Amino acid sequence: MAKEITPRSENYSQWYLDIVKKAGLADNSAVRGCMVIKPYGYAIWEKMRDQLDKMFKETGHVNAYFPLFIPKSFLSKEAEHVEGFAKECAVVTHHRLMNDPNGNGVVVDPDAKLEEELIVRPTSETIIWHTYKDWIKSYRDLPLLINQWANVVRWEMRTRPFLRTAEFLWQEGHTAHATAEEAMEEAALIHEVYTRFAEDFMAMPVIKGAKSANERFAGALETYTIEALMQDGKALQAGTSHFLGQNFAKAFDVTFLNQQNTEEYVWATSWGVSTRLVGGLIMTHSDDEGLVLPPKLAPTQVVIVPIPKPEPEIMIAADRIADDLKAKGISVLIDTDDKNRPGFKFAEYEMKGVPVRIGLGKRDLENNQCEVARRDTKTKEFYKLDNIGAAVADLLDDIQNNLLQRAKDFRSEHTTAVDNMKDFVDVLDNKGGFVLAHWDGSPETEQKIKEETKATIRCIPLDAVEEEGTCIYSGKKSNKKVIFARAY
RNA sequence: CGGGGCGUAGCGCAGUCCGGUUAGCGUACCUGGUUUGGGACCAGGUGGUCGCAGGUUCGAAUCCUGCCGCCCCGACCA
Repeated sequence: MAKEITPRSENYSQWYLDIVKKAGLADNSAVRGCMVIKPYGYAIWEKMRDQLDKMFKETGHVNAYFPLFIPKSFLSKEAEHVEGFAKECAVVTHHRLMNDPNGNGVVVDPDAKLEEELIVRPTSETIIWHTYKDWIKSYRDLPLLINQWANVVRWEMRTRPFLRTAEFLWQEGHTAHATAEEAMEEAALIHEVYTRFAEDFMAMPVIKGAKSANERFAGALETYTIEALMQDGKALQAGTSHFLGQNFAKAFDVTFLNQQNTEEYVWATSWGVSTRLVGGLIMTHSDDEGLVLPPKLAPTQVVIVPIPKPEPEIMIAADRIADDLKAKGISVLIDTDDKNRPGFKFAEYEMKGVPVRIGLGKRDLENNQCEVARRDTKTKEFYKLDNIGAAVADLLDDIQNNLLQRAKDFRSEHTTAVDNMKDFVDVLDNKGGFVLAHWDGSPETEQKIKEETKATIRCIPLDAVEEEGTCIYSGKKSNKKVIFARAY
């Protein structure tokens, strides 16, 4: 065994780090808290990005790009917003280096101090709304539906590859609308796009809900979230869509003339998902043998391994199979390496999460067949070479569906309703997962529960059933259960 | 910012307590050969300023002082 992965049962956190490293997704970098996303990891992000980008465009959005740097004064214009981000900002103070007079390489040139310091964006609301002020004059300029793909920096104390890094890649949508209703619809629309993406492409079931006041985005009136459940029973906030009301319009004085020629502040939304999704993908499907990828996001969907090695006769047959698969829109890699033996390659491709592996040897050719192994169940079957393209296409669909179903089953098994604090703590400590409980709606109660149990309200589900009940902490009246969990 | 751990070959480590040949092992890599349907084997080889800077000593990976970095756990957060 050349490359061992720590079993999940032994140390889940180490297992996650092993997968990231050994599947070749990312490396630690020379910069604390920042990672190098390696080609294979980046390929997964590209698949996500391309699909999301397509979905944004289909819903009428266009891409643009705003600066990395934000003047410090911008950040302080929206009080809650600055409070939310001030503690984790990187600040640019100088614009030039010079040779150290003492001969120790380069040092910051003290004469090159910036008049106004620049903040490396932790998110772009402020600079975008500063810009929107110039772009929006009339109701005819609305709605303004813009997205940007960018990197942002949040100086986190504790980081983990993909799940939380000091610098990360994401998309941030920033829209402006004439009415509150329209902005709320936009926030809901994106919420729905994120849900569809998570379930249909990542095969990661999510709960759609609203954040409590404590967990809301800094500066938002309402934050919608999709919450996923990881295999270790912890929740992952996978995407958020915010209704910002007129907060940023007022902070940056963005107004428009409506059809009655009266001036109004515009209504705003913002929304984003990040490279954190890659972490969620890993922790939703992967196992002790390595990464497991849903076919729709796998950089390589099928790998063909010649057995025992790439000999001409086998390679010709492999090419023919690859052509059949490609004709069905399937991405295929033919392994042409003649150094390693098949067993080694099998383990490697399993580590990398390739959904389907086709083994092809002389014995198979004689029988007009190939050996097809699926990564999700680790089962193997012989397929006839006739019509292999269609058969594998069906198999990939089956794998995609199976992964979603498996994740849904896991979530159902790890979603527990409780009526009192004792059961609440018991479930958190011994079972994990989502815990449904009545809550009195007050930030104070939520805070107390968090302090005592480390569980937070992940969301107030949009489809929560109305029912009479009493808050598990305060005993006060409540009309629906909300979802608690310990979270990443 | 607290608590723990670690820095020796690309990777994983031993050696450090108790200073002493040419710094070692596994793996990876290169050569040659034998193998080949689930992580092959044999033989030969390449590769190191022992994290950095001082100090002690005839002699430092090893002892002393200072510094730097990284990882894990926690508080904070997407």
